[in-house]
Amino acid sequence: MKLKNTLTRKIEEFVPLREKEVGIYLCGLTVYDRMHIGHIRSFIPFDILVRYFKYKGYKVTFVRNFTDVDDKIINRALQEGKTAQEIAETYIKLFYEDISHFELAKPDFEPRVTENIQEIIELIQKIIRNGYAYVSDGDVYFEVDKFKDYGKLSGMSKDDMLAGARVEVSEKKRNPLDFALWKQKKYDYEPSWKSPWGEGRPGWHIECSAMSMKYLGETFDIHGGGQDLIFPHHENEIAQSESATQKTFVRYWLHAGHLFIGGEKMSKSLGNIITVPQILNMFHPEVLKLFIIKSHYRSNIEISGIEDIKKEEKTLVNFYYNIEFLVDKLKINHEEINKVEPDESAVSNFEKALEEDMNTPEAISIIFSEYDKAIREGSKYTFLKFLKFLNVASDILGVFGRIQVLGRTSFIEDEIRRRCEQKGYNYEEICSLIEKRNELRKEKRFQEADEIRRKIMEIGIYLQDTELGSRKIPV
RNA sequence: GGCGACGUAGCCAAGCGGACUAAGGCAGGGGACUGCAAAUCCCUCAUUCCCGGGUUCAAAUCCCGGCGUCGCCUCCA
Repeated sequence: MKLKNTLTRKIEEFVPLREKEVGIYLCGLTVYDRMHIGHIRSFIPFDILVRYFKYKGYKVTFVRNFTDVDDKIINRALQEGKTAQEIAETYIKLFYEDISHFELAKPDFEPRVTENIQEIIELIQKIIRNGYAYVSDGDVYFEVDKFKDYGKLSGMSKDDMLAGARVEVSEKKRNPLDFALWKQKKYDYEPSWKSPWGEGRPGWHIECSAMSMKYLGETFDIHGGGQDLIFPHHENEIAQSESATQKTFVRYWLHAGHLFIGGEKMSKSLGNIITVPQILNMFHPEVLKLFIIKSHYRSNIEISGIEDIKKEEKTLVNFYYNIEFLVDKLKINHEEINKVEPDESAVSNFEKALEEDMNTPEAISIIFSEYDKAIREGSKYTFLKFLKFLNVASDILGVFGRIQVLGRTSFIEDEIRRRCEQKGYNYEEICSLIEKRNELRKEKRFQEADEIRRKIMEIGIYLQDTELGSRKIPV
């Protein structure tokens, strides 16, 4: 497996610390608001990475945190007249609800800041003891000038950072670039804990150092997140962790590109977000997944309009429709699929694509080439081999696997039902209407039959008459 | 100002010096099938990879110089 390491700026062969084992830490969310599809975008590549390692027989330890203590949570709580804890709980709950639709690999650990205060305090003490941090009026700051490698991840020198001149200046700090490890409590409404430096709470960044090392060790394999976390978040994590342990913190840093909308980065501060419930109202979650996966994980994805995403729905509909048609036509069942082996070259090409720094667009094109071959040839054996391959590929990518005969729910069926529901029809009602149309067609009363098709079309279902009868296509 | 990314068909998007007369998806065109039909099948759809130089037997791929988009340097996935 080759991966682009942000630290070295190179695509490197991944060699795990311990053979056939891999530790992965993914920066989760600060829970002060509902998640949007940009978050999903950055989670998906890591989901595929985890699945792929498992598929390859690795023992994977996957950690994804919740940052549940933070200024933004406190501010939100203040606005809504609630406690910070209530805000965090609310959004953690909504997070689980939102993310469940996307069927991402479940982390082995989901630590929260509030449950790791002791670990954080101990880590800060260690950093102070090693001479990299200082106490200043109840706050603790990391002293950037003491850590000679500061800037190695983002590729910036301290002078460069200062040139930006947008750092928070404070007389409590020795250098404007110094950042807080611990913040003294100032107001009653702030959540706080006792510490050797007085009542207070952890600064941003330190929690990820403490929690990742707790579950994965002082040095671990992979740490990931969105590109925007490179600086300052991940840069600071490195500084803190390495000055505490004097060891390499993370061996491979992976960063996912962002989602753009109308030429601007999707972000809460710009207010141009599409939330998960909004997108689910329009599309099946798999549509968004495909939209995301068809671009490389490091590239930014521009959404110029909702039609961009709609195109992927069309792709999925065509794909699934044709497969299900052949499944029915060839009368294929689950047992038969399990009797064949997947096409060897298809699997090896597919793996090769993913091993090249997770080239999912390439992997998808391989699925389509195989699909073309299988559909076109129409022989049962070739098609069975394709389905078996699809079973493997879709387990890793998390798309193209919603086929009943593979033991999953059917995408087409889901979409038909969803369209009925949205327009206030019940599924059975539509089915009997289709029956009626078939009768009319037998009697060659085509005008009336076409009228029914037109009516059903208004729900977003097109009726395609085939040798196997009328089939429903979501449009 | 500093650091970095990118510029491939109408749109999205692979390509990591030689099987590129450039994958794959969506859209488009022609034909077949069909009572009709946006599904399916067959054919077609970039002589060319932002521009200009250079290196090489060989470049979309490497180097230099332009031009153009964008991100990070402040909270952010």
